Amino acid sequence: MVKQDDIREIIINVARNIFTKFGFRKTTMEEIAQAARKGKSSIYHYFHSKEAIFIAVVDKETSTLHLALTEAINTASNPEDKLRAYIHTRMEAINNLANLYSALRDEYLDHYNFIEKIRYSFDNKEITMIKEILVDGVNKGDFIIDDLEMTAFGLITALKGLEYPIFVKKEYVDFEKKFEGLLNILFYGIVKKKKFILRPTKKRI
Amino acid sequence: MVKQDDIREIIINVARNIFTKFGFRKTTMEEIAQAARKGKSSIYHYFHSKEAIFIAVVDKETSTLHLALTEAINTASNPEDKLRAYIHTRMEAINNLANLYSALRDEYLDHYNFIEKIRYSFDNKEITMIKEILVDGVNKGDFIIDDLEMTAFGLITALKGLEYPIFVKKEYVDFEKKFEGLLNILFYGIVKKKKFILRPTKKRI
DNA sequence: TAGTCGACCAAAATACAATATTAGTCAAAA
DNA sequence: TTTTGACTAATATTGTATTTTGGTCGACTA
Repeated sequence: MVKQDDIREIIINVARNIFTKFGFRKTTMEEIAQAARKGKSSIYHYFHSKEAIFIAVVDKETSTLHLALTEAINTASNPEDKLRAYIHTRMEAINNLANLYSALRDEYLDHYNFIEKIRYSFDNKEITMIKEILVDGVNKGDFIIDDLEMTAFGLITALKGLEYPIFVKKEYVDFEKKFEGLLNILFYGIVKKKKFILRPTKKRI
Repeated sequence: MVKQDDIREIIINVARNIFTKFGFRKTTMEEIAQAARKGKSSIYHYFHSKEAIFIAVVDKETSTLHLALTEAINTASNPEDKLRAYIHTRMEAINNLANLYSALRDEYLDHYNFIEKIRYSFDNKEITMIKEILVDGVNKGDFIIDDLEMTAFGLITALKGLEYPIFVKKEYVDFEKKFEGLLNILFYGIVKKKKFILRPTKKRI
């Protein structure tokens, strides 16, 4: 059926707007129904709960982001540029999604553990994508990476850390600049290379 | 007077314990007073408010940390090891202070803006210390850093990002390993150096 | 004089009940 | 198949009585 999916789509879209405005808790099914020009009960014909709608909204949003990221990656020609593109696109998107995201942050206190799950699955997708880029870079001989898992984890962590100032302060102005600098560190490090000295390989404990 | 400072010290110590257990809001002056074996009014002879006590506690804690960090830095012989020592000590300390810190986190919602100020001043101290290490490294010719401000900022951000998993999950187990890996990235980057290709030098802004 | 404290107060937190919303169900209608 | 009004149990909100708590003050030491 086309109709069915259309209406689902409508509900998801109107719900998205209301969720971003008021957050999960303060958004009522009545509001969603009215915005979708439906009776409240009708909504339950398409989604079995408010949670389900919220998840659908986030799913759509993340898959859109996923698409944008994939395209950004594919457009770039080498692993280094891919990583640059990924990070830029990601931060751009996060900046736009700030409202919806803050809706998450504000209420993850109220043990909405399904929100935890959402974040978790998103994190996993992200770690997968980054790992792909890194592996690609290693295979092509562009990167040298000891522990892939750890590097990906570290990258995500740093990126997440950078989200915070975006939310709180309006510091996004010169963020482009900062990213550029951070990326250079990531790629080249800060230690001056000396002749005849190879990078030391450490034993792990 | 020695006595006066002694009692201040006692109050700070007992308060620290109670704050770490119950957080700022749930800790009462009565409790602090009892723990210090004083009448509630007496406490006000040494601190003019609950906030003042809390600040004193945090001040002591951070200056202890500052000391530990300084020692760690001084013990290390070269800038690279200094940075390693700094980060290890810092994360170790954060891990121990997790309770007191979470007392901050939990209640920074309730617009205790003085808590914001505490964090802010702590962040500033930290950025200063890190910059010192970096400058030292640059002067000694060990590091090459384009934008010092940005690098320090990026480092702090990444470290802060790493705090989160420490608080939430008990993932500290293999954190040592992860740090080691991240530090290697920081120092050496992930891009494989090619012969005859020098690192591009960027213009300072 | 420096330190201690009981009595006191205003403001804030808490407890509780009355009231109102809201998520979700269901049977009937379109 | 889709829509909806009527209904309900659970949750949220609101208003209010009660208690707790941060902080002050003046008197009392040592």
